[in-house]
Amino acid sequence: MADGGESCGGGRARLVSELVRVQDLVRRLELQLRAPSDPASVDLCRRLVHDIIALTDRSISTARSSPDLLFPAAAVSHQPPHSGAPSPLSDAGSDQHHPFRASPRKRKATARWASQQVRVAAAAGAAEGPADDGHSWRKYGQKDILGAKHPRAYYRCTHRNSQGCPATKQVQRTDGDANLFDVVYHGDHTCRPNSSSAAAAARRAPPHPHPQQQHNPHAQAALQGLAARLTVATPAALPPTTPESCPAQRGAASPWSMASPVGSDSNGVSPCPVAPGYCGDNWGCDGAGAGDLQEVVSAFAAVSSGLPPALEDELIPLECFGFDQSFDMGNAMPSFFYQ
DNA sequence: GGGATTTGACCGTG
DNA sequence: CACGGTCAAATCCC
Repeated sequence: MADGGESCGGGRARLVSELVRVQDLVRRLELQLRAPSDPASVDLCRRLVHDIIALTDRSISTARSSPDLLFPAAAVSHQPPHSGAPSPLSDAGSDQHHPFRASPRKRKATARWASQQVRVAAAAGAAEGPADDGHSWRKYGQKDILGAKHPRAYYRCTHRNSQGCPATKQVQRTDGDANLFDVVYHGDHTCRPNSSSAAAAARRAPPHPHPQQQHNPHAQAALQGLAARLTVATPAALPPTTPESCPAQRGAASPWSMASPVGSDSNGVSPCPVAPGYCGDNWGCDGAGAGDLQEVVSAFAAVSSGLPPALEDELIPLECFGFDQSFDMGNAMPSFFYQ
């Protein structure tokens, strides 16, 4: 990592600064939720915001009071999404505001598909990509991209043939940080959850009793995705978090189920596509709103990636907030990242 | 044997 | 014509 040699003190200062920034962003997010159209989702988001703020408060206090909190090597990717580091995906995102349309066979990106770009961290050493996103993907191609150090991998939903699911995604390791991946989702999942992949996902994340997961799949997926960001961006030596370590959610899926290195079949990364046109409602994907949201998540990812286990534990409780790992992420979370 | 991955070729767009 | 997205045969893996 480029900044791996950062001193402890500098790292801590940065951590604090990042957390403060994240908190500020979250508060802005809260402000954005004040023009709701869906009370249920807004409820959830407010709750999330409240918890995140409390969490960051605690983290900041912890960081300030524990000088030896950070190890130098813990400073991972400090790569804000808009830091100027050119991403080969950036151009793909440039026309992502265009309305979805069924594309001809090729050139989805230029065919103005609705898409969502997400920057996802993977566990260190993960060769293929970031963590599973609960969907089952099948790789159908890989290309060397001009100006990019790493090839871009193309995935489509495993159920494309059986169910005609049009969802696809592109995964590309960022140039700057080998642990960060740019993921672009295209299309929406139309496959049914009772498929083999859903079964696999269920194995990773058993069903939850939490009733609010029924309220608004979009909001829940969004929150889930945020939780994923919080846990994904960790180095390989993840603490073996178990449901027992999460008092509010014993017996539930560990968040690490989404953070595990992807060495398996599931090349998944994070979330999945959102129905086009979802942008522009109370999630505020347009204008500064989307940028803020993405900043929130990216900043959290950057921060959490630099946390020692002690603080990672501080972050884990997002899972304890009651968000279900098993709900369909394929419908909402990317609305946070809709570009 | 079936499903997933790899990889070179093909094709559309700019 | 270059580039990027997809196809499809070959290969791998369980």
